[in-house]
Amino acid sequence: MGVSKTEMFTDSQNEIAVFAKAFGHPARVAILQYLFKLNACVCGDLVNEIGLAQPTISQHLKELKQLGLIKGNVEGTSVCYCIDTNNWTKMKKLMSAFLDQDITKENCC
Amino acid sequence: MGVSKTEMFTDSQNEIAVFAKAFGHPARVAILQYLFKLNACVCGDLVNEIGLAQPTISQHLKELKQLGLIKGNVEGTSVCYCIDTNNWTKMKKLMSAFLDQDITKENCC
DNA sequence: ATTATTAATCGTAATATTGCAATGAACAAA
DNA sequence: TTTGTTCATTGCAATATTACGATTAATAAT
Repeated sequence: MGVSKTEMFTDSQNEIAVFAKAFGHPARVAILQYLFKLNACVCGDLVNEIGLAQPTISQHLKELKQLGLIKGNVEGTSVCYCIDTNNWTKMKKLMSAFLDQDITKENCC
Repeated sequence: MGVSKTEMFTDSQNEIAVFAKAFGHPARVAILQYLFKLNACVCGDLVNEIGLAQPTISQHLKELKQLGLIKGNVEGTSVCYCIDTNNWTKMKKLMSAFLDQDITKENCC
């Protein structure tokens, strides 16, 4: 019905899915890569950089912020965003544990 | 409009998003973890293991198969699935490059 | 105070995703 | 051949996501 049945999965599985979903749109990937590239707050030029309409970018930023992956501070008339390094590290550990599962033998298929 | 504007992003960004989307549902996370845990083909018991209806599981498997993350072989009356280790490794490199971007200084926010 | 600038929010349309009942296809067992 | 088993596909309903125009909120500049 369009609703994920989260109650039948572990917290860890749901958490992985939530973070993965955040990366499941190229605009959010691009935003995060840009924030990393600048290695500083980005104030204002995200709309020009990414190429989607301002409300759309704002919506993507909101999602990333709600997940804790980025932080935003009001700076006069503009808002500055940057990576939340602590939370990024936590997220990375979770995702790495999932991605790095060992493949210890040849599979049969 | 519900459509991602993929044409305005790089191939790499789109590819990351596509893989991430695959992990963006706890059922697919659970399926993959189970395949890793077994470390072999799983033939048949996925529906019991995950707890969703058979057509739903089948659909999730199809998505993972289309992405190349798992392989499936018909084995008599049942179908056996396992991780496609080569493609998993490729995917992991792509995702790791994204997740491991360096945070070289304190951010300002 | 008025105007300009910037970003968030609201409202809405279009499309995608999730889930499952019903059905179909393939094969094994009898 | 008939029956049972297993998985894929179809069709559909419910919900989520994506995108953006219009508007609002907040502040800066004049």
